[in-house]
Amino acid sequence: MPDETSVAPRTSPGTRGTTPDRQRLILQAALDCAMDCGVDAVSIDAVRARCGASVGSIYHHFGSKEGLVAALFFDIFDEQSRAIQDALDHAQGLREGVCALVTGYLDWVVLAPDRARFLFQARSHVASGPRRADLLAAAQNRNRALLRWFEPHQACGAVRDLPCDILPSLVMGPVQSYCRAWLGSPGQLPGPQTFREILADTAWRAVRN
Amino acid sequence: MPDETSVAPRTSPGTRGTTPDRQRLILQAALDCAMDCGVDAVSIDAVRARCGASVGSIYHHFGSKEGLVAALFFDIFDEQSRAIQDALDHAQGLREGVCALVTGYLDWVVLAPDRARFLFQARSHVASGPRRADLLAAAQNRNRALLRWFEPHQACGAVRDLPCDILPSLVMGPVQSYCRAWLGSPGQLPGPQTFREILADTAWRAVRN
Amino acid sequence: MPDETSVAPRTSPGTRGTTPDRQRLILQAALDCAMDCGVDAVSIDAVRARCGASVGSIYHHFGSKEGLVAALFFDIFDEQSRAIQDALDHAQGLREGVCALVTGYLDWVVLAPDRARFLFQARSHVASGPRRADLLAAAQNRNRALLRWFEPHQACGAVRDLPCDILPSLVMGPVQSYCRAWLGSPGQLPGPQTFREILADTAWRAVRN
Amino acid sequence: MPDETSVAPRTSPGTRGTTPDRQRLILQAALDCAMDCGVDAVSIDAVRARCGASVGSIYHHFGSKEGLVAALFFDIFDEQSRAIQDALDHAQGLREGVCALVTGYLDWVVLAPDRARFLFQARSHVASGPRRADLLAAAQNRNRALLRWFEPHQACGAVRDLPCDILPSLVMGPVQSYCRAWLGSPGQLPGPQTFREILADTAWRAVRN
DNA sequence: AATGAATGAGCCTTCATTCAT
DNA sequence: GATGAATGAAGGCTCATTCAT
Repeated sequence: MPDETSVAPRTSPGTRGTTPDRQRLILQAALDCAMDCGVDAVSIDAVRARCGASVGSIYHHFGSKEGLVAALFFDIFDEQSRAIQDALDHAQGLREGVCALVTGYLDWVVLAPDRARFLFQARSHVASGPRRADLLAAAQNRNRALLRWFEPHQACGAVRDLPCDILPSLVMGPVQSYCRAWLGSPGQLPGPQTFREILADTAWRAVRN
Repeated sequence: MPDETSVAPRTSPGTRGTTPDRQRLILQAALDCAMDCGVDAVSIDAVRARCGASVGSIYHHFGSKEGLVAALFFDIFDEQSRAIQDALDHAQGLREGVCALVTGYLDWVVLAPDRARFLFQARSHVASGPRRADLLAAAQNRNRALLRWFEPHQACGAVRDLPCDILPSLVMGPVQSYCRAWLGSPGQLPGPQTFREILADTAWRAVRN
Repeated sequence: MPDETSVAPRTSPGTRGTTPDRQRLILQAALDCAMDCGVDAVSIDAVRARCGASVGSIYHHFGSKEGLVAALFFDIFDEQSRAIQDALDHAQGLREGVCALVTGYLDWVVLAPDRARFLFQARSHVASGPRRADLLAAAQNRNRALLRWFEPHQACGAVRDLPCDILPSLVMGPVQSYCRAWLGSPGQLPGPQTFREILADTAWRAVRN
Repeated sequence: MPDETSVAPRTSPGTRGTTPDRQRLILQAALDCAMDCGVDAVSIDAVRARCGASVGSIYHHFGSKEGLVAALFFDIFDEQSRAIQDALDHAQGLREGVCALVTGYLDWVVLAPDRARFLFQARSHVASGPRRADLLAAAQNRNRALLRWFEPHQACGAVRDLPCDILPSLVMGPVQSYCRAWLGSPGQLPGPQTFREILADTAWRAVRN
């Protein structure tokens, strides 16, 4: 049923000097679908209805539905990774760095709750698809960056010497757990910022010596 | 479904040692489906094929596919809650109790990884369905039990006086995070028992004064 | 899903000196179903849910779904026939008799619009079922009564000598047509009583000489 | 369905003499199904089997089974309206016009009994579906045309000054009643042409002054 | 690059009916 | 008379995907 709910003009004219390209339009439409009713609501047809692209166009750009979801996932995943890395880069000293990992994550979730929710929801879909390897690699990259940052501090005995498999969960577990709960039951819990200090402090307690 | 407004099957199946009845047979078949390829593989037809029940029989007992998934979810959720509560009940003293929360959870996950995986996978499905309220209530019940246990220790200053919304994430976040990762990429990570002490100790660090 | 919406007590106690029997309860429930969403909504399960009877009980009394619908249909059809016959019996003279046919029908429809609507809706179902012969017989009976009443008046030349196949449509066509329209779009048309005289007069015009 | 809010298929199928397109093929197949065993026999699968279209194709063009039935209904309803209007347009004078309304209807029914039967059967389905408003509008349109035609004759006192709500039933009630009966019990009643004059005359009697 | 009609497997659900208790 | 678990055919609908234009 083409076009029935088409809302956006084919090429949002005049929003900037350049028209946003089809790919971004499609990705945004896919995210909007997921926002409404979960990842399972991201169907080719729903995306098409939202952004006015044709079925063929979506396939031209993303190859498959799985490809579309994965593209959106990695897009957001990378954005999140950059946000955390930025926070870490601007932190000075050990404790501040640990806190930056937590608050960098937390701030990004608060800034882009919809994208954060999608990341939680879509992960298992990507993990069980053909880009599973990419996901493992991306996750490992992020973990490695975290571990690399910790390394010197562990070496000098400033933080516990923890196995690298468990360290990420110890540092990020609480903030992820709370953010997931917050995103999952809107209006039921205070925003993560409320517990910014507590969460950061808890990460520090987890690793300090 | 004998009583559509009741939360649990009318005749708590399998509580006694008798021949497993249809309801339990169906629930087990549903779990088996989910074990193979994730919750999305729980289709009425797949369940039917596995346990020999008819389509109509499944609907008679569970009302809908959603109802079946939810029934299985709450069945397992309650089992998990009992496992944690059991561990907590047998613990003596403050620190041991904190550790019991973590290890009770961890041990149950290791004991029933399939059921644990289902809990992670199915939660969002239940949360976005008609039994969302039941889920929120069940989660709150569990949290309240945890908070009630902490209360006297907070009162006497033995543990930090933390807001009740964040406490569960601080205590359980790391172990949940790791278990989720372990269940999600089989063979990639060491079993949770490997980090039993670290995880328990981290929970203790999170709350101690 | 037994009983979920059971509203009526098993045996409406104390409504009269005697409890209405199961059969009537079931028939009423079937009519209620049809009222809500049309004859197609009369399913064994919907009836069961409404009146608290068991599936088996319904089958015990009516043999099949078709049997239930037919039983209700003939019940109402006979009631309607009696209403018209009563009106005719109390009329005196030719013109008054013709009017009584119309107004007897009309008054009954206004008195029992739900039952009238069911008659319109269910007729084709009964007509294509195993009781088709009964329906033809009942309809013919009613027509024969009408024709028998007209006979002497036709013989003496007071009314047109019309073929018996067409006479019923000439007399009852307009009032049936309007009642059908009125029942079909509630609130859109004035009640049939508004046109009592016009409709009666038109029937008279149709047959008078 | 190319445009879900449009009432008619976007490309008025079959208006030209070209190869019948899919939409018309599907509509014809649906009508064929209904001819065999009534509207309830119009199942997606039966239609598919008849015309060789795929399930998806039917949904692409009509959105739902309800949409298919409604599309066919309005197609036929419009055809019938045109037939009556044509007869009316070719009539000269008052009495001839009144007769044309009746015989125009009657002739069309005799010409296309299957389509006429479908109209009777499907009306309540359309009336209780999402296109109820369209049906009311279409019916009102037809009535308005009839009333507009009568207006000058009423104004000059040549016909009774009847309320517009009842006029259509007075004029068309008998012929509709008989045609319905004839279509409903094939072989039991003489064809409507047998009563062409009687029915036309009766309509005239109903409205003349 | 884009379009949209066509495909058909697969899913959820409803339903009349049977039968052992 | 009554009960309700069980059956399985049948139906409506969604969806990812292909392909000719």
